[in-house]
Amino acid sequence: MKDDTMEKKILESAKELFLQNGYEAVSTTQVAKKAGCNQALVHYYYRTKQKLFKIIFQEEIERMFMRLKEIPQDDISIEDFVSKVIDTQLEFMKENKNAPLFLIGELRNNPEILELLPENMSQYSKEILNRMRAFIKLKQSKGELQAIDVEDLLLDILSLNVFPIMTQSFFLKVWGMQPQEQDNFLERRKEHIKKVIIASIKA
Amino acid sequence: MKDDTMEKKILESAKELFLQNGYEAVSTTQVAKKAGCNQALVHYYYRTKQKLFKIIFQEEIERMFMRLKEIPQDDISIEDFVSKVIDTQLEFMKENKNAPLFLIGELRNNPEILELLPENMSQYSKEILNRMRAFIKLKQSKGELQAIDVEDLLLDILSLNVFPIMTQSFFLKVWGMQPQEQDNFLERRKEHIKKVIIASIKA
DNA sequence: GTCTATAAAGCGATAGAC
DNA sequence: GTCTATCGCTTTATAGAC
Repeated sequence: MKDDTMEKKILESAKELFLQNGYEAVSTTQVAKKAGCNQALVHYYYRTKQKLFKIIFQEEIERMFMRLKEIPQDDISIEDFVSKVIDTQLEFMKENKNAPLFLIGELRNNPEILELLPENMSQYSKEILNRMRAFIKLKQSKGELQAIDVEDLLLDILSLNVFPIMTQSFFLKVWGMQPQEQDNFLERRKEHIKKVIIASIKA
Repeated sequence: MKDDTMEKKILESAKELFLQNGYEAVSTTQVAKKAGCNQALVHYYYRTKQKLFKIIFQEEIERMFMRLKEIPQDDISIEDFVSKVIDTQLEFMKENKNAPLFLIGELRNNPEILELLPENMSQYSKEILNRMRAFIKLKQSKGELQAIDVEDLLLDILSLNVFPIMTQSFFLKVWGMQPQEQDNFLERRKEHIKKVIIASIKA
């Protein structure tokens, strides 16, 4: 509801549908219906379904990387560092539960879309890695951390944070959890993940 | 090529296509073309696209759980236990790189398909958890392990194993890896993951 | 800017010939 | 068992009225 022009409403509707169901499963007619207008208007504003999708995909991937970039830089304890990184990531994931699967799913076997990633993507990634590297170097000089491959560390954190969100509904079903427990599930895991990561890097 | 009847060829072609691109993105015409027959034949053998998909989906999820069930039961060291579990899982994932994203992707916001899971799914899951629980109890009685939530442990292992496979092409692109390094990537990570898991559970 | 109407193509599924 | 032909429907995209 950030903007009530039809152009924006169409974009927002498309975003919701694409994120939930993926590109192929969504028709411009559905988008129009959800936005409350005619199907032709979708094409009037965005010409093709592809172009509409491209806008959303790039926006989402940029949003996600912006958040991942938020790595604390001060000289804080290892516990606080890990805690902040994980809190930041998980907060984003909770508010955007569909984003990871959407992005990963659309990238699958879609090499054309790999080429369509923002050019600054590698730059973003390097920034994230360098900030983590800086912190690790600092703590290593004090003998508080092991030798660590930053790529491995980042991938560990992302794996532990993102995978459970993508598979939540599945495991809740399989393990027969109640809606009540579901809300606590991610909260409980957050603290658990912090422990796992810290145990894996401390000297 | 396990069987060269047309019926099997159609199923194999459909499996490959569905696993790579998902249900919505695949047409019965594509399946027929890949199998080397006419589109009508696909419907002759499997009646509807849905039924064809259902067979493949259930087969894949069963195959995956069969593998996950392979938890060592002897009184071996913690290192060997973790190592075996992770080796088994990762070997399967390597040979079935598309399976996890396929299954997770089709389950997304498809509650009908959640209902379509094998009824013995919960049973499988309980078996896996119980075997892990038995091992943990044993080692705890010797004071070698901490108090551990089995669900957390299983989810940790799965996350660390599966997420990198689903996102491999993405990170290889972002981090600018060469094809040469790619093959080593998962091998290197396998040992890394074992260390992370062991560090997180040892007393 | 928003609509109706429609063109062109592709889809899933069936009927019927061989 | 495999094919051609075809139906009915949906899809993307455009043209043109208002």
